[in-house]
Amino acid sequence: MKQIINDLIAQALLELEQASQIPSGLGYNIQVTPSKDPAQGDYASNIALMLAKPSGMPPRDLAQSIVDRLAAADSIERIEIAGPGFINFFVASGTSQSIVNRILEQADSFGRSTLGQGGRIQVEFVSANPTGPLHVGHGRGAAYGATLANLLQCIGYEVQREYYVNDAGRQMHILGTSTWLRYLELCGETIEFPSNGYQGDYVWDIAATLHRENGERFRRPAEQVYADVFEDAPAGDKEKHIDHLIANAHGLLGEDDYGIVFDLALNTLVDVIRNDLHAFGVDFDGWFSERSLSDEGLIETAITRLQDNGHVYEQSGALWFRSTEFGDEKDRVVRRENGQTTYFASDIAYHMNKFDRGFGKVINIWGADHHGYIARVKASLSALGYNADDLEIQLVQFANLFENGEKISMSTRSGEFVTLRQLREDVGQDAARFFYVMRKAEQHMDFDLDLAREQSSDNPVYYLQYANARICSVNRQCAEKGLEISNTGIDLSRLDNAHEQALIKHLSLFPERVEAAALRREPHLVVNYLRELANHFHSWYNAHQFIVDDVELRDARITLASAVGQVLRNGLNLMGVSAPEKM
RNA sequence: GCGCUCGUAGCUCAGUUGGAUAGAGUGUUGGCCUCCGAAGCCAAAGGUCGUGGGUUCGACUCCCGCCGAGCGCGCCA
Repeated sequence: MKQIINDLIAQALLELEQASQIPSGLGYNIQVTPSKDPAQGDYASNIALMLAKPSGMPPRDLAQSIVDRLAAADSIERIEIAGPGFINFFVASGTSQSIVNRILEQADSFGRSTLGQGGRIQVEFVSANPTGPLHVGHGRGAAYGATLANLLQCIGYEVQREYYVNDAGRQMHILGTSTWLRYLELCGETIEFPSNGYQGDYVWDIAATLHRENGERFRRPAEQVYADVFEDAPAGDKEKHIDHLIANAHGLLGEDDYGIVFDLALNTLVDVIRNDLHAFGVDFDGWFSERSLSDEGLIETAITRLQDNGHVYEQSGALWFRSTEFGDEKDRVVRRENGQTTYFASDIAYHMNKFDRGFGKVINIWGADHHGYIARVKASLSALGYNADDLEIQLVQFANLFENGEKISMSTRSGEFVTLRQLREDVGQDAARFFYVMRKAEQHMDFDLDLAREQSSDNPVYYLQYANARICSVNRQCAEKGLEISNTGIDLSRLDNAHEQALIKHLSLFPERVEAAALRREPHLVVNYLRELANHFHSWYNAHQFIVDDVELRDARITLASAVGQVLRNGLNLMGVSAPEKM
């Protein structure tokens, strides 16, 4: 419909140009938008306002000239000029109703499109360090990423969902050593647990597994463990303290045994994370190991490529990437003075690898605290000869958690956090998924845990599910009464009251809203759409009876209700939210 | 200090990329079940869109200054 109006206007403008009533070559962009107020028709265009100045005509006069040239169309009943010069289009009743049949024919695939043309696109999200279970702070990225991936798939992209596992680096060694220290405690050694170690209970669990499977094989006397170790905070330095403990763990266990402890901790936590995400309805196609980058020499390859392109220099013993040349605020070290490559070097290799895998577009979903990192990663891609615009970073702001009216801070290190699993058990899967995506990702969000728990029956998600349940209930009652709703020959023109017209119009907007949500990377647009749809439905439901004696009217109304249910389910499905038939 | 993301109703947030009278939910106040599910509907009240300028037919939207919030500025990951 929008396209039809668009074409009509384009044709009219062309004629005006040819008749020299407006100058040619204005380079306009015709906008046709659905109207909010039924008094302003079904669709409106502001074209006359936009062209008023360049064509030197008063907007209303120009609008009249355009309207005079508009070709007649069966689907358009009436055209009006209103306000400062808007052109309002009233769609003929009967034409819009056909959308109802289309929805029922296409069923689950209504809303899908081929816009993406099978282009390969990667969405990398969550990617939390495997140093502990996921907490509620990770939930937003998980829900956002999963929904965005669904949306992109829905409009025709081939999507790969990836989790980057940070299984290298100091944080993981702190975890491995923390596990070993807990294990020593289980063996009966007296350990003063480091203030900078991972203190969560899950570390005990891993230590217990280590003990069960290996007995006292890794036991070493506490004196040796603490030999020559710098004093812990507050009197000493907690960073030096833990680094020395890690070094001693290496020395006392030897590389092979240390590796066993380390890998057990790593693998256990990756499993925990994978299971938690799966239970949250979030599944990945790939789990990419950071360690594999160095194992396969990709980091060296990346650095060499940067060197060959002349973007690397040496200074005070370290190797630097000249990222300032590509807009970064300062140059960055890729290889330290001690010969070790940096985390950033791994990231360069990782992103090089992403594009070498053939993705046309790569989307990274990062927590807002990583924003300072964007410039350097993009710089590295440019330096390697890729188009940095093919990498898109979507930042997700943190959700501030409130409990008992107080903000709670979360720290994986201290073991103080609410896990994603706990949240799901508290408020339910549907409410949790819905809550996370109902707000724009860049918006700072306050998450009131008490409210989520106690008022879960007030959660907006139930508003949508309730609409669907009502529709299912009506269908059940028809079946009980032995009323058959025929599938063919239904006279949809009986759907002529204001509620029905508004509802039908709204149904027709679903595909374009899904498209907009995917292209703008804003899943919350789908939430808003569904809320509006449910609102239209509930209003209609309250104002009119569906199961009436007039068979034609009954058939028409129940058919419309079925279409609404279908769209609700399609939308909820994109967000990983269920649509129960009863609740 | 510099940078990123923000600031809209008492509270939590939308606002279709510059359009018509700034909208929902929640909370407050009224009304609606002898009728398909009241987890619903209808109505009222609630606003200097942080603030001061600028751009134009038109600004919550774009530009600049200021105020305020969160986050980031390592040879950590």
